[in-house]
Amino acid sequence: MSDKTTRGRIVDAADRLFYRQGYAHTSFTDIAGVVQISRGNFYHHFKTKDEILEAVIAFRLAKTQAMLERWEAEGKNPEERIRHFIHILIANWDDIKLYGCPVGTLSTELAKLNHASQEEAKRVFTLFRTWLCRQFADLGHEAEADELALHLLARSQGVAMMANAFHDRAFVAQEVDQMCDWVASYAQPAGGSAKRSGAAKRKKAR
Amino acid sequence: MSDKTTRGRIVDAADRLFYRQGYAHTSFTDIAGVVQISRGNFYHHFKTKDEILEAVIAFRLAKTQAMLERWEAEGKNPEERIRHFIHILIANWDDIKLYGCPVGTLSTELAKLNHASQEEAKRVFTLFRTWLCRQFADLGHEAEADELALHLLARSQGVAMMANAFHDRAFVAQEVDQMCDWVASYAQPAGGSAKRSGAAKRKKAR
DNA sequence: GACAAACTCGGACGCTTGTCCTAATCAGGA
DNA sequence: TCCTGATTAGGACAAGCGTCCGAGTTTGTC
Repeated sequence: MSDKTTRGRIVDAADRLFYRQGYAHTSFTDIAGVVQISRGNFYHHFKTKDEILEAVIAFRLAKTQAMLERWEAEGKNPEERIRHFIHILIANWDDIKLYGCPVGTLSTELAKLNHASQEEAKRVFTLFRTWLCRQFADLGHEAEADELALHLLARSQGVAMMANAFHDRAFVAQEVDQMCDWVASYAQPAGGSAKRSGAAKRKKAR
Repeated sequence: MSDKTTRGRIVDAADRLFYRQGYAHTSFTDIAGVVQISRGNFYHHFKTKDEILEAVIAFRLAKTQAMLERWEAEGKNPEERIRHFIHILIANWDDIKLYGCPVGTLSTELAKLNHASQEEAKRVFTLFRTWLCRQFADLGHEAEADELALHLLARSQGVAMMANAFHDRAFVAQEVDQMCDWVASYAQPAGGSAKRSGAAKRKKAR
């Protein structure tokens, strides 16, 4: 929940509805119904539907940022922090099964609408990417940190997609385990030279 | 292209538009504009918009089926066939960058709309899944063939998602290479017993 | 050339959409 | 108590939507 003001409640409801029904398919009437205000009242808080979307994206960015900072504080080491990320797939299983990943689905929808805010929406991805990147760097893999971050982001997105399509919880659990093992293989002292060939590394990366 | 009849041209245009703009955001007027027919003419070929969607999904199922059969015929062995699958990411790079994966994006959109045809749309995924499953079985990994198929499907979906979000062609190429190597590791005689423990196998699967 | 069927057109329909206006209500300070 | 600005309700508005109709045109068959 963002806050108790009317504006906050609108953003809150829009956030949920955009996630569950998609942006294009969510109307002012839908949001008004949830917030329990008249449709005309919107104009006082937001001039256009696009403005609501902007507010929702800003809200999500803030929420995500806060979550990442929480993980940063709670996790004892980078590996544990990354595991926090991977486990969203299980923590949010119920929603993901029904509506997919909120970040990915909004991003693709806005790309198709060629919407002005699409770049802003993708910044949520970037938030995760740079955070993961720093974790991998802290693990001592600075050179390839961004590559690893993107790899993990892609895998979790793919798993979320399959979860939404096939509703197979066992598969998600298994993939989560695999990803955690994969991270662990980068967390160990790794008993090798700091610099390995890209090809050799890539092999390990799987 | 499905065929030269008006109905065929409607399905063809709708297929492309649904992919590029999304189903909800594509109107009869949009399709009519592309096909160059009057809006009223639709009613003779399709009673409702949902019927067009059904036809588009049937069209995609047929196209996919045909493509899989082509791969089956062209590929000399299962490994090469699976590589065909992986390389869609490169072959369709231009479209994926802009609109994402056609299978995944339609599937998630219909899930959010809670549309009657959502299960039918997901059958395209199932087509790939069972085809990949058979390839892995042919490689001698029957017991875990479906698990491997789903894993590869997830990874390619994730990469498509990242391609759409970040437009990073080098990343896609690298992930494609990784996936091909991963498949190769299952194609080799594997110099071991036919039956390995699930845990050990899973380790290798990454 | 006549006839029926298939096809196409232009527009009407009822509805929902995002947007916007006006008037009523509320809250708080002077 | 009065005044002011913030907030709200209710509805008007044009545009776009999916749907559907009636009247033409084309096509193929005999």
